[in-house]
Amino acid sequence: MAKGATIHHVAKKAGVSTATVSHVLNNTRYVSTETRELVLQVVRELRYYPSAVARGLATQETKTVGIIFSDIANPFFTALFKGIERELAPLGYDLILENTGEHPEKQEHSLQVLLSKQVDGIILAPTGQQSPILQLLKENGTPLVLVDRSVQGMDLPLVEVNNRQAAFAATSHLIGDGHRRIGVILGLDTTTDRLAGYMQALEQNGLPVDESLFYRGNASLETGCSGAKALLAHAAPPTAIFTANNLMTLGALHALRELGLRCPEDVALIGFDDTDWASIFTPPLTVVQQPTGEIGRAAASLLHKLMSDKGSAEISLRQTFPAQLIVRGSCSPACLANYLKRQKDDRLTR
Amino acid sequence: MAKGATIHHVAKKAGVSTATVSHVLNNTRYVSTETRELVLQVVRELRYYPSAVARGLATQETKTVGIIFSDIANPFFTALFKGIERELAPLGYDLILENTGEHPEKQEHSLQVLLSKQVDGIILAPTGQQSPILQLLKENGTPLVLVDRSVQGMDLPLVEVNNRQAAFAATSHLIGDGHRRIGVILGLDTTTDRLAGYMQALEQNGLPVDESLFYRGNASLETGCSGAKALLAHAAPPTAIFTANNLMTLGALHALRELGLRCPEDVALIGFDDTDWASIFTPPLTVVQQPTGEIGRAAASLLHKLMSDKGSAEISLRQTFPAQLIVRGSCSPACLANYLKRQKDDRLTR
DNA sequence: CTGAAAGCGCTTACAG
DNA sequence: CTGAAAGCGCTTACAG
Repeated sequence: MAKGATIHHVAKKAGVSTATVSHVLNNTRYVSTETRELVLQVVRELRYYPSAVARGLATQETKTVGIIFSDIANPFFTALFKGIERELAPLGYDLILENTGEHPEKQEHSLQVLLSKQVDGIILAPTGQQSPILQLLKENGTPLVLVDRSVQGMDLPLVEVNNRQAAFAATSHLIGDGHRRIGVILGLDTTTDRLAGYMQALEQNGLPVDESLFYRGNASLETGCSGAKALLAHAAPPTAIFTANNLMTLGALHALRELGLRCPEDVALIGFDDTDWASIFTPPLTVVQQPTGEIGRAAASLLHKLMSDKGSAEISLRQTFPAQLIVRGSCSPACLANYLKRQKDDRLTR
Repeated sequence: MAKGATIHHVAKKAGVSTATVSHVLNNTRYVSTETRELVLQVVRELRYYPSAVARGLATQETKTVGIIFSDIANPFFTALFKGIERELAPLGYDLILENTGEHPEKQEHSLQVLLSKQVDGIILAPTGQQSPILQLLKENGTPLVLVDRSVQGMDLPLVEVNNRQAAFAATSHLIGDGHRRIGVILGLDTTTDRLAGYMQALEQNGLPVDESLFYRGNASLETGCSGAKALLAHAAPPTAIFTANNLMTLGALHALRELGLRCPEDVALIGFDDTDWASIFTPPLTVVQQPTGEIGRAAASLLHKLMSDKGSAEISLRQTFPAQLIVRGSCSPACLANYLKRQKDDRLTR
């Protein structure tokens, strides 16, 4: 660093003041055509690129927004990132991405980094609960919007899918296919509403809630795998499983493969989130799909309003998008027929 | 911005100079235990977090490295990111990620952003050729390492997989299975060596090179899809296809599905890069696998050496990692048997 | 053991 | 139409 030309170098070489250089570069006050051209010429000759850090210190604006995700390898988050980028890049914002790996302490560190780097705003997919820095950020009015997940006990702007409706749709679909014992594999966050939707579907259909059919872990392939194994080792195993995120769906698929079980013949599967490969998988995966790109754009757009300090009165601080059920092949009624047959066989052999 | 406490506030409240505050925070000169504790106490009370931008301006070091990828949705790059992060995070570096979408102009913009943000170093997976800012970065000695791809006409530190060997292994495997007409779907970058490996395998086995079996596009699902379709519409279609990156493999798979073709019965497929779902796909995908995490770590480690300004003599500026062939089910010799049978059928019906 | 002050590279009222 | 100078929030020789 420090090797490049500074504004002083160009001012000196052009025979003008640094104020003038600054003004032509930022188009911030009138400068005669000739001096303007001259300055621009020198800028080119010297290959001068203004220091964003000096500018940031002077203006107290960095034109960058920080993004904190729990898992950058999750396609859901990369799609979210693209949505955010699509909205903010044209507005001249740079994005700095922090990856927490679902560790609350790492998230706390990331928030601190963004705070000290003086980002203009933050988009956070939180993991864990309230925290000192989050509290500080809120108090000092740093524009911040939550995405995908909420933080218990903190009222912050939030944009997310309608988790309850999505889980309700998925579970209802399974019930419609005749399933009565439905396993759920859940992550840490986002859990409450998804579980509520699941239960609502059961209740609405007069089915009992059996908590031994719940498996909780974190949103990962490993959890999906061990969760499916655990559920299928149940004395009265579920005939269908609802996996509450795409990584867990993949994990459950790995488990089925290991166990030598077929889907949907032996067990039906319905996933949360779509992926590029879901439609050509064997079987094609039935999923409940989030409008991920839209969610990202909405979060970015909301953040932008907050950063622009528009009268907060008209801004809706909580946005919910509907999910869509995409029926493919992973949970045909076949599995139930199979299950009933199995039960009959069991009875006969006894 | 500007709402938080500054170093002056804590200095004043603690009754010391800003120098002292700075020194206790950075552990950079001796401070008596009592003043130290007092300062720390005030820091906590005021919830003071130093401004990284002011610090950056003063020290000419930002403790952040910039990363430029062409496609953040590509699992290869997210794995690379994780490798980099794993190496650099413990060293106290923050990462800022730029996404170019394979657009050279966007890359140029990203480089400029990183330059003006005064990052301490850059890791770049380049798309496109030489550029003014890249040239400037090189001249002014900004630590920069290329990853995955090289830049024509510029000698820059680079860590990548052994593309030629990888493509050679993939193609040889196909030839070993009896294939004689092998299609290749190629991206824009990385192409030369992969094609060279492909050709080397053909030549070494005395097979002719047929350029009508090459399909070029960019590294995307769409290219893989249209490429497979085009190749299979060939008058004398290939019996096997080598897709030069994971997104293109997925695209080719989509094409097969659309065309109602089976793999490997109708056409064999071998891909570049492994994915989480490849092993449980139907058929399980045979691929040539890069040690992606290692590549990321190596690039990060090399960059760190460059940033630490260690005697450049001992640093090896070009590192190559071997790829590994993982044989699964997508290119069994079955396809050739099938192909021969088809030819026979054709002959009979004529 | 600690402080006063210059300096990092910009922006921006204040003057003229 | 343009310049001199203060200030953004830190760090760090220089003194004592």
